[in-house]
Amino acid sequence: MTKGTDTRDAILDIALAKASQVGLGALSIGELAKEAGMSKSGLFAHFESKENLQLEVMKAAAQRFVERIVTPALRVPRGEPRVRALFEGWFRWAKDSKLPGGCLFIAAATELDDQPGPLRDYLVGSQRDWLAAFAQAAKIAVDEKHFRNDLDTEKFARRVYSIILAYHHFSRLLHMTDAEAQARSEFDALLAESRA
Amino acid sequence: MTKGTDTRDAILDIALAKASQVGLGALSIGELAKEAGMSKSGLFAHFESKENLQLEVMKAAAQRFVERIVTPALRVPRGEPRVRALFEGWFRWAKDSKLPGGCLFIAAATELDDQPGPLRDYLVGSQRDWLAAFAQAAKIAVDEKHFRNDLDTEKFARRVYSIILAYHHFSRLLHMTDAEAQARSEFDALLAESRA
DNA sequence: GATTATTACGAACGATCGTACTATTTTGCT
DNA sequence: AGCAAAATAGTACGATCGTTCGTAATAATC
Repeated sequence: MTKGTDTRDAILDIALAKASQVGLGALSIGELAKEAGMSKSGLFAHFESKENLQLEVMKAAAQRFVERIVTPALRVPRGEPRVRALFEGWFRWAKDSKLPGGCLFIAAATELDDQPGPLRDYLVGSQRDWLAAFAQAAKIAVDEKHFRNDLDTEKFARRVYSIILAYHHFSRLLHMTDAEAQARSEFDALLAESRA
Repeated sequence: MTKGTDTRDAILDIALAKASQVGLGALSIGELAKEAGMSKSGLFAHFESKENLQLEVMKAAAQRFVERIVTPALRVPRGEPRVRALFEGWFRWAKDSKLPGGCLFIAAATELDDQPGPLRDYLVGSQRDWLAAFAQAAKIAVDEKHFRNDLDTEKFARRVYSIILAYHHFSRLLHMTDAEAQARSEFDALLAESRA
């Protein structure tokens, strides 16, 4: 009972790292088995299909995201501090995380945006949830009089997302060393113009 | 002499469309051959390897981008009008283009950012060139007194890129219908704060 | 410690992958 | 029309793909 989920989690760890680098579609069961030090069929038995494996990888990523970013931020005071904590966590996620290939969701976004199916559906759902959660945090900041009363909180969330996307692009692809400072200054500017 | 390049171009057309949807790595020679209505070996003979085929696909995309966006914009008056034309062209490229899967470069960015090699090298080079070209157009707008004297033109180019990235994400993945209007208003705001 | 689930392995499947050859067809040129 | 060259097809290769199945090993339960 316990051994099963242990190795399953270990497999997902490896798969998560791999998927962040080469993409969900390029995951190979044989290769994963080799890296996990087990047989192909033994690994396969934990997931009924490759598509399901990919789905579980995404679910594992989402779970970690919530554990490491969302939940801790809920212990931070409501309003701007929490918004800041969410951004910092998000940024850290895209920067270090344990994923050598950066944010899996960003990678999966361009990979899946034209491929209908449960994978895409799950990604879209989790993205919508996350955007809504961030917008909600901004809305709380409005209620707390930290942010302007007429702030469009959903637009705010999208703009923060756009900062993260740009950071990811310029940092990971172009290796721009000032990408992080750039992103932070963009976020600070956005905060400044959002304040009451 | 002429037949060869014709079919080669036709192959690249198909490959370009496919790659924009499923990614460069998921291109398959056999499947391409089927879609092109020719034999696998016949298609393969036009490229010495799969990696070279992928490279040629990216080169073809870059060539089209220059033909359809950069060159036409050079016939537009220097300064802000040209910057605007570049943005409009870029936006149109990411929106319609003939690529059913959206901008190939954005898709390739997340796919290749962790995979060293000639493919990544070419992508990085072309991205740097394009960013520099856009920044240069902004610099001209400064010289023409359209834009503020102290405008950081490279930062300007990065911010425009970030608008495009966000549009691509929200439009293609989340199917947000107001993504286009959002992007345009962001760009207008950026223009407004850049003016002299 | 014996019994029973659970988990992992090994082998094999049909399919497809990229690539290498040789042969055949088609093209461009004189 | 005939000839050389270029382009395409055909076949086969080793490898790897995802998946299935029967069996061996290991873990949990009594």
